[in-house]
Amino acid sequence: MSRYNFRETEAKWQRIWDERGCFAAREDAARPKYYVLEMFPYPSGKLHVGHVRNYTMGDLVARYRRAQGYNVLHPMGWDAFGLPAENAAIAGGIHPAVWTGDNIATMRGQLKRMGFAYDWAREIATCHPEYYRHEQKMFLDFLAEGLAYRKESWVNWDPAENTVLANEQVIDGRGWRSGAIVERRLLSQWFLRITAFSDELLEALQTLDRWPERVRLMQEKWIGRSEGARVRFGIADPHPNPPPLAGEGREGAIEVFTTRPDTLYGASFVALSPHHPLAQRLADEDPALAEFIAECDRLGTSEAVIEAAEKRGYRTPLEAVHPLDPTRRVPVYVANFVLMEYGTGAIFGCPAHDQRDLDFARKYRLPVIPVILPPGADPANFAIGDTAYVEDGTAFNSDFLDGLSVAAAKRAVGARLEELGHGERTIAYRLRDWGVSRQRYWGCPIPVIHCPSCGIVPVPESDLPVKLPEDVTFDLPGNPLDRHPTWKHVACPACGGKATRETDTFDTFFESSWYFLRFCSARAPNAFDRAAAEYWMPVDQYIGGVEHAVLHLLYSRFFTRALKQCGYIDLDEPFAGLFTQGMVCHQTYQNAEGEWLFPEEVAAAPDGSAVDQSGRPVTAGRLEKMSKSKKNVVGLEAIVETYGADTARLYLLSDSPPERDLEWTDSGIEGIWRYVNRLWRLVSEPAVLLPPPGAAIPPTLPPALDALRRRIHKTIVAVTDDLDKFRFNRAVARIRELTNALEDLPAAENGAGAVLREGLEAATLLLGPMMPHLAEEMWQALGHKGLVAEAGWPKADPDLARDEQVTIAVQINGKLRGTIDLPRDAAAVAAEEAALALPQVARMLEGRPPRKVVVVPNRIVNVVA
RNA sequence: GCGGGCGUGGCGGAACUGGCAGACGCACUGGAUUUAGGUUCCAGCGAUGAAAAUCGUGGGGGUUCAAAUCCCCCCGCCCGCACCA
Repeated sequence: MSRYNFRETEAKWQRIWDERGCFAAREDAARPKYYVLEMFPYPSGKLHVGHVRNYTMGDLVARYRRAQGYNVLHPMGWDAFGLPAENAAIAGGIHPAVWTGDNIATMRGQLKRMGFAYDWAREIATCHPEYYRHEQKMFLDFLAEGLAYRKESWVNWDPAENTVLANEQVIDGRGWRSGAIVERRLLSQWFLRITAFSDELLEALQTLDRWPERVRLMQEKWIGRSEGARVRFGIADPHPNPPPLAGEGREGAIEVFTTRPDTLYGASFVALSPHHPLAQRLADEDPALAEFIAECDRLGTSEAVIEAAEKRGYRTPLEAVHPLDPTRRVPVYVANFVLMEYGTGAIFGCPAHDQRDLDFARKYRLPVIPVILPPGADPANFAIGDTAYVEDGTAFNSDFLDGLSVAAAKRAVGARLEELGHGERTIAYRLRDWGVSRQRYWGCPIPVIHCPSCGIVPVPESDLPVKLPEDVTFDLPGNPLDRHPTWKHVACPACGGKATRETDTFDTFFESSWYFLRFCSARAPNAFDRAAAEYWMPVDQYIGGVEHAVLHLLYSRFFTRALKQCGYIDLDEPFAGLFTQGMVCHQTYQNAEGEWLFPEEVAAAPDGSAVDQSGRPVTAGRLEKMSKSKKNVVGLEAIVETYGADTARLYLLSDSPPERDLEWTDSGIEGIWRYVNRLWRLVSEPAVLLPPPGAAIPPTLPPALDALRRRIHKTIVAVTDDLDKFRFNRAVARIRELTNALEDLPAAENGAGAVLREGLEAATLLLGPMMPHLAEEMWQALGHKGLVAEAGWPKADPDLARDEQVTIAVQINGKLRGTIDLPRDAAAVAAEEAALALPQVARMLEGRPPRKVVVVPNRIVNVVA
């Protein structure tokens, strides 16, 4: 019995596709375009099975759309700047460029071995000056447009990576990559003004109807729009020597942000963030306050800490004047729960209608003044206990607001504040500008020069790219660019005097924020050819992990808008369709000492339990995402060597819905390998002689063959629908049903060969996007001269895709009692008659007429006895 | 705490818009072929039951001729955000 020889065939077809240039993309206005993109990898060393799952889905979409006649762009490249390269240099003495280049070579070889249909002529690596020079130009354009700026600010400092992190890169108070507790530092940094697009980025989420709901929700929450008001409380200072107050927005006022201006008459204190400038200034003269602030800093911001931390405050000598009633004064606190980064860094506390304020007020014995009355409550008796009242209601105890609804009171207070000049309605966002400076070597140099007399001077465009120097050392901590003997010393482009280069490099999310545009014309002398980009963009189907739901996907949306503003392209949204695939998981194993074991170190004992190589018992742990630390990794080489690329690809598509996590099992892939061989036998040793390709199918067929033909055409319809909807596992199941039916071919019947050929050809073409090498080999074995890659998608005959005869379930009182076969769309009366004629039905009715009969055409007859 | 998702055989999962629950596969069981293992082929495979039948989609209620699917309550798991004023 012949076995499918993937070793020979996979290499052969890869060579043929390559020689024919099957997957080279060219702009062609006459054809509908389709841009398929998988999130490009960081060249960390080797591909893992998770990468391969991602690219297998992308390749399926690319080949499927190509077969349907779309002009497909499907490129691949390398997100090549990043810390692991630099860490490798520090640890192993290998230059980041060499390390990265080696990894790219390895991973490119692995991708080619998988037979993915990429246009390799468009391959890019972001660490090449031919790539990053363009983002240096973009940065200069952003600078000119005011979309990039420099400011001193408190930043997130990752002590393990010795660099700054963006807010998006801090997870639970730790660096997203290093896991180190993030510290606060005051540094001068470059920022991109993503907040200029807060509203646009939020609004446009609604247009992204081919994005997963949860990604849109995550971005919505991240942008965090809140409508409210800024309110200024005057400062009444009983202190004999008032500290200077210059620079606080308005002279002598504390500005707060609130979403509940309707509760302003319930104010019983004002609280400042420990990092508020006024708090800092007060601390200069008050050692106890300085100590309080230092304590708040020590506590950190991690989830667990916040959960446990109680609300604490420090009462300053200041009093704030109520903006609507100058006779009212409230104390000013510095409080640990007020964030400097949100709103204005100061709040007013209304304990009756905010739980945090209530906790705080109870602790410090501050008044609790209810000002919103729940519907139906008695104003004389209404009091707040341990729970703040945060629902809707009617204003009371509130002067001119009394009797108004919450919404109306908000409007009325806003108007009054604006009249008095004590505040205005406004919108606050959680989103903050994107800090892009990183104190690292292996990134794109920021193209500016610091001149002692001219200040910040952009590098002239003619001097781009600012290339990374290659002769750097990694033996000392800190940024190698900063201590390079000559690189940073330059003449000021403005005055010609001595000046220094910016030694920070860009956050590596900078590169991935526009690479999808570069792919449209990967060798263009400018960033991208506008006509090519406007032909290919937006990306029709983007595929990647959900871990970038906020980071990369939000930055790219911002970048596209910023480039539009700078005149690069007329485009708002880069990714029209997004699919987030699940992870690949694998069983974990631990020995008695709790050490993790590689899967190949675990064997089965005679009794079936898991043991290690010396026979000691091993605990099989839970399924986890494959990771080096848990050792539950599966090497791609071994799989491809044993089963071939196609088998691995089909397994990754078939076992779980693509959005869900997939468990890697050896028995699962063995099952696919058996299936591959069954398919190959089906075409290489057909049960009957096949007519030549293109031969006509007899117009009338025996019933068994007619049914088989109908199944073929129904399969084409169902698989097409499943692929459109990303239900790859179901599509595989349908094709397997078809091949099962073809194996049961009634070979003796007249016309069996013609129907078998039709079925095998359909199965081959349907499998083409999933197992492209095997499909080509099958196509050839079926006598075709051309390629599946160029053959087009099979078309179903709509008449054959519908059954002429349908099986209808017959229920009595909702319970299945039998089935009847009827012509499709038979009259309800006929169905009812046939159902009542069933002996089971007659027996259950015992001669009485049914009370009611429900007939759903082509589906069910329910007899109600 | 807030937001979202999920819960179906031993396992991964099917079930269009409320209409035959368990497709397809993995594992397993029995048999055939084979020197043996593997492969291949045939049969079985939700539970109880000899059978007829009954029960069965996390639990409890409800709507309906009919519920995995819709509604209410509860339980569990996963993901995201989190002192956001």
